[in-house]
Amino acid sequence: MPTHAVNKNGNSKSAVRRHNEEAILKAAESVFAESGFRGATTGQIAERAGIPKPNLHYYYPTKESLYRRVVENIFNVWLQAANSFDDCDDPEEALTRYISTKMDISRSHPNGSKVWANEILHGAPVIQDYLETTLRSWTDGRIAVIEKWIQQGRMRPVNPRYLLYMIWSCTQHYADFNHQIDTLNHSVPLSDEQFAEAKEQVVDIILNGVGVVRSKPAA
Amino acid sequence: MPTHAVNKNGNSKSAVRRHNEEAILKAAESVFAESGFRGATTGQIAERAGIPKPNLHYYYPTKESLYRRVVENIFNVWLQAANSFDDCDDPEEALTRYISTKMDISRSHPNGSKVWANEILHGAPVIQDYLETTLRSWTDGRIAVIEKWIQQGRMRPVNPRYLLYMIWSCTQHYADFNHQIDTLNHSVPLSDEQFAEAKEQVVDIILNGVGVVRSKPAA
DNA sequence: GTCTATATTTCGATAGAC
DNA sequence: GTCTATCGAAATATAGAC
Repeated sequence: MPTHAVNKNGNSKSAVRRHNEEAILKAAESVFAESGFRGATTGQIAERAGIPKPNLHYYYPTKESLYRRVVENIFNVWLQAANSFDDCDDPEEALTRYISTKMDISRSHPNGSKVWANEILHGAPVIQDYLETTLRSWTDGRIAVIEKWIQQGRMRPVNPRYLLYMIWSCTQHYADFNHQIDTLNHSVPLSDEQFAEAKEQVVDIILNGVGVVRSKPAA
Repeated sequence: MPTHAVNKNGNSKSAVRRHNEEAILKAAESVFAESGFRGATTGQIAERAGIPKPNLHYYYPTKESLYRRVVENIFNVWLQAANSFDDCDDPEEALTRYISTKMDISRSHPNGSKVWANEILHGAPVIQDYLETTLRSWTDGRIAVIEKWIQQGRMRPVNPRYLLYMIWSCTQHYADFNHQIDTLNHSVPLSDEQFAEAKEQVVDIILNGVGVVRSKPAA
């Protein structure tokens, strides 16, 4: 009788395996964020995960398979944030929640965002298929929602596609460029209060910019 | 009598040297943008520049010295764009010109912008000193200008620092993430017309967002 | 100034004992 | 499942002839 759990596929996954895989993923995310795919070494990742290097190759056969898992993780976090977009039909609430959630993710998952940025920067050699399938269809769906709001006269006529790019760039900037932001903040990370102000202002400028009147304007 | 020019430092710089240095810099910018610092190989750069690998080391002793030159180049391009900010005292014109110029640079120098993004993403290991000196003092100066406009009641009260971050992120996104943008555009680069529309919209949303009335609103 | 050949280092991946 | 020892590939940098 095995002491480990058996998953739905009939494969076994011991607690040790789960723990190690998790530690490796977390270490990989931070090392890939710091050094990029090629700059990261499996030795560094193993060291940060607290295991010998060969064990890393035991759990993830190649460096690329590990990298791909890290990229998929942040992408799925963002996809869930997109629910803010569908859960309600009011542009003010939907946009406010979506932008706020994306800012929160930049605060809580800066490393994942950096790995994604790095991947796109270099032409998406590993996750190009995601861009062409999942991201493309998600984007088209959200564009349709925004176009409906515009037709209803609930916001100014803007190109929804470029509005989405604006939201993505403004929010992810606080993760991807946080080193520059910290340096310009006397080399100290933004406090919770500063970050809250930045978040409020991003929401405020974009909503005002697209002509959505806010019921709870900035103080 | 030498056939080459003599520069102000008394050092000589032949036309051959100038030509090779220029070709290496351009090749390096594109290779570093594609692959990052560590991912780029001096062999690739030399090949793209059309010279043998050892010659590259003759002109630039180390890979890092070459990289630093590339990063300094894009930074100086952006600094010149900042003149748009000082040449006039009207917030509408100054912001419009600054944002437009930054968008144009994203269109004309996507590789330089990517190399910069990559450098910041990884914690600015090479140009940290630039962040702490030139960028910090430039930012403080521009913040003072924006604060003056706010005090004069010519725009809504926003935190100038986070407004600058917004402008930087929205504009540089069209360079750094152009692969993602192209993929979402049916895997075709934005046409001049599409890019012009994106540029107009970035200007429009930000100016409306900060309460600057535009004398030439979008069509 | 140029370029062939090579020294040196580093890292991804694996063999094989436990 | 774990880990020591090591192989083999690749890339930076240089030596030295021209």
